[in-house]
Amino acid sequence: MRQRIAVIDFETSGITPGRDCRATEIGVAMVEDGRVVDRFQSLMNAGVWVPPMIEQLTGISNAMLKSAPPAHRVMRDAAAFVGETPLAAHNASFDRKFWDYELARLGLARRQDFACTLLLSRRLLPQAPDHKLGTLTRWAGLPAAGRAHRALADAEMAANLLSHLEGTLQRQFQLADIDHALLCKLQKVTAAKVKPYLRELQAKLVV
DNA sequence: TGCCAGGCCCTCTTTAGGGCCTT
Repeated sequence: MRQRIAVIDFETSGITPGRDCRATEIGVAMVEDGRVVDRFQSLMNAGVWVPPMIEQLTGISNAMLKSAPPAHRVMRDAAAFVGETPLAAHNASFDRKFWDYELARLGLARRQDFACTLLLSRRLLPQAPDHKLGTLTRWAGLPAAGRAHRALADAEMAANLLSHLEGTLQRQFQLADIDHALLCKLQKVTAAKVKPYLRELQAKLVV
């Protein structure tokens, strides 16, 4: 895919954004032509407490966040880095709500859609043992990008997965011009109907 | 008072329930 896509990943202090639950780290992997061509990463201090279970999961401690730059400054920089670039994430419904919440605190609003590598892999890689980002990375033989559950490493793994999914579409359905809009359309087609949909699309392009 | 996600997918479904996935 020649088009640039910004693949983002948040580490957070919990599941639902709000007063007590905020982003603690953001990673952005800018992918183009199947390669990561640019990166953004920063811890951010939003003044929230990270529970021990999440400290252990991510390796991001409360002590690390004390010296991190403030969340509003990091998010402003991240928003400038992404600009109008189309977005993607693994389980995008999760990252989208934190992206929207953190931007809203700055008086900013998202204008582009999110493609979701979880929804796409459920449709295009049904034979995978499960659809966790780490499992898919190992199963597809994609490069490990660093410590799992850190924002940039996970963003790069999701970027690699996105390129792998694109390759699957090209090989199995001879679709050459895959863009972000097609991915967003594809993830809305139900899993059961995605293959007939792609064959129909392929036939239209061949004729 | 106490508790607190939510969207997607599958099936022993659709007047529902449980598992997956993210931190």
